[in-house]
Amino acid sequence: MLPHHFFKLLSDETRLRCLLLIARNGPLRVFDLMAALDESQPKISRHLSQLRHLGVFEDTRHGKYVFYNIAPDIPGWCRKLIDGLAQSNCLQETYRADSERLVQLSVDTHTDRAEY
Amino acid sequence: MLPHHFFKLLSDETRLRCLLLIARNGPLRVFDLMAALDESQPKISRHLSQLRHLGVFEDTRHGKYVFYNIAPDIPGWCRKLIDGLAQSNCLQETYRADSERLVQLSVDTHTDRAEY
DNA sequence: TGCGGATATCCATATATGTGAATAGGCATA
DNA sequence: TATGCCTATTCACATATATGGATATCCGCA
Repeated sequence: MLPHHFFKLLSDETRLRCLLLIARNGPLRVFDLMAALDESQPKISRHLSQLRHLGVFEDTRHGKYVFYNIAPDIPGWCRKLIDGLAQSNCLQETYRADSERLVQLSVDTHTDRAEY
Repeated sequence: MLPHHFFKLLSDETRLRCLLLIARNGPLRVFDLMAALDESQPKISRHLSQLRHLGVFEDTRHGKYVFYNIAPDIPGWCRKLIDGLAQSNCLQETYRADSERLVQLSVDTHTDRAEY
């Protein structure tokens, strides 16, 4: 994976928000990300697809849900960069709202992603 | 500066190569970057302009030359990311060639950028 | 003041990218 | 097997971006 290809992935706010949420919360469903970002299903799915095709994400199906997670075999510089982002305070306002909607989803649906 | 705007700057290989060269070698002229990347003058100038407009670079004129450098007031997460890139080994092959052409320029012109 | 080198910008164009709406595919459950 | 939820993909379109070539601007120097 070439650095500028990786950065192009991060250059879209939707993809960056997905990456940050997953980097901080672990594997998430398309379902979760739709609620957290408050965006349409095709939009989320397409962006996740791009992250998967370049090898940043891996997807795993559990029943009717598909979980996305950071691929375990990404290059070291790539991992470091993601970890650095996850620990930084950039995207603060936007991310807090995303995170709140993610928590609210668990409350509303009375479910826990860990069940799967 | 929003993170995804910064990443969009890094998503172009030309801009990334310029950033890496300057992060590792200090301020460089458009003149130097043209030689190092072996690219046309308008192309280099336009990309530097983008980096400057978003506040990643600052430019200083010394006589007929314009030096570009990393702006001193970029956010902390931004600085960390650039430093991390500069120290990483990604872009290895491409960068080595750029770096060699940069050195060769000093030899050919019998000049040292530090003179300015 | 005129010239030449260094840099910035404009123009036109080809290509890439993001998006909504619609549709298709996959999986559990009845 | 039929239904419904979850996810992926296709289509059409508007917008953004990168690029080469030409041109304009800025500066030092003769």
